[in-house]
Amino acid sequence: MKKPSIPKGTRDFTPQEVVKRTYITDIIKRCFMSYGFQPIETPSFENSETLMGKYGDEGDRLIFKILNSGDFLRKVDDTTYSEKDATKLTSKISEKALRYDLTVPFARYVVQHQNEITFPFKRYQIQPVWRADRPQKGRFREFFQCDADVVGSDSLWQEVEFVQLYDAVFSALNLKEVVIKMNNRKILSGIAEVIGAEDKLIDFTVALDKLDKIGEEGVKKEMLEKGISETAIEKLQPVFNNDGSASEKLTLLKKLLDTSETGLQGIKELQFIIDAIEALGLQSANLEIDITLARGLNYYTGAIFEVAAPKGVDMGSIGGGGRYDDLTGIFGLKNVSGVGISFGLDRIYLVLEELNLFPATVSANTKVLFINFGNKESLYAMKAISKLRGLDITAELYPDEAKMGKQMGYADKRDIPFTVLAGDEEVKANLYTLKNMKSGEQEKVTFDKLQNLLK
RNA sequence: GUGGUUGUAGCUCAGCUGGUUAGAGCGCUGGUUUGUGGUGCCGGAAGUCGCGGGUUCGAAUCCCGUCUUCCACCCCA
Repeated sequence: MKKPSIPKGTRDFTPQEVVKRTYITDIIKRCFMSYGFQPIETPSFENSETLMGKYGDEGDRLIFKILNSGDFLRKVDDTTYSEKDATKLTSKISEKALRYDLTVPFARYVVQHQNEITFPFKRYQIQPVWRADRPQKGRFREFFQCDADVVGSDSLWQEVEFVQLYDAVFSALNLKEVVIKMNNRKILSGIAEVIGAEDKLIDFTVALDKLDKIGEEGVKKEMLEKGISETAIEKLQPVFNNDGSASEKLTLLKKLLDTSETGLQGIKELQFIIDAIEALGLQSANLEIDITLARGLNYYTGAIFEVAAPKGVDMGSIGGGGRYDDLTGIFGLKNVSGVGISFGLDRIYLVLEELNLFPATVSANTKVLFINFGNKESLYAMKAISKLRGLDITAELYPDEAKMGKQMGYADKRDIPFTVLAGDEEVKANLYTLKNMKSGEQEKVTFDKLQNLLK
């Protein structure tokens, strides 16, 4: 018999893992709700046309397609079939696809429910998404995103709130010194404009984004390869030396972008957010301007966020987000601005694990195990167990009349802190012998005393 | 999608240049004065060596393919 297995990039979660994951999502949910976000859920798969073309070519490749039901090949005409063109064939044999992120389905949701929604609409959503990527550290083919977005407001106060929200969540998780990096798409457009590379915006930003990875020379080389002129790259020089304070960076940018209206607008937006956060303060996160931050999907138009784990932890970004002026436009609803952020649950988990930041109390364990001495004694035990459960004390009876050693061993292995021994003697006296598994001490007590000791 | 890496009992791994019934630790299980676990002692079960081909008298060990793992690129949470 072949051992069963799961597809690559997917995982089973043990009880301990689920408990820890719940700890994270509970905190995120609590923060989301306290900021006024409301939960929605969307289907795990969508019509292909909803997803395809929304994430770029790379994205299309990474979307899991679902085969049509029935005798789907019969409907393919012979020409398409013999051409062996995957893209063409796919559209004929697959009409549904697994959710790739939560933002596009949300945009679809907003358009579809526009008449029931009161704008601005703040929603959060915590669900799995799927990508046909090649797995590696912190990268899975099935993973969870925790998104909070607001649509229908252009106000920069939303951006300010999202910075606060990031800070609130990571502070509550006791994950200190995360770095919230912020940039603005308009600044990037502005830079491309003033150096005369507007038509190469995407190549330009993708290359710039790699600065901390491949260095200044690497970036310049890549830009040259992508056809960005040498004179243009020369004009970029100030950008490469951009490690001052926020205000220094902004001053530098203002000089560089003084001929670009778009660029200046971006600076103004960034300035607003920085000023507001400076006045309001953050608990434990650091907010930084990162001009090289370009990641993010093609639809971002304003602010771009990315959260990096504290220094010394080797992990990709643990959160990201931004402003998109016209996301719902692709589904026919114009002029609705949206801005949102996402938390990468699986990566946050890995970071907390690495830094040992899960509280010891994170466990949903049984408090007390009653030893099984036989049916008569078990009935006596069950009566007490029911009463304890009514008092919110998790209690259980060992189901079989096994040897004591085995029953104690079971409590031990499951880290159950107390056992109750109630045999013939106790039943007669209407008492319970409570044993503390850690100290080994035990005493014979009444039910009242028992419940008090277990509280 | 490109390049590399990994795969041996439930888990972590050993197994030299191919040579008889493939090992260890932990775990599991049974026993160790049958109302007591976490430490000791004794015994036991458990692997068609990821899968499929090939080379060879003979392969866990060499070759090819495939899947999986991890890593880099790409991209991203």
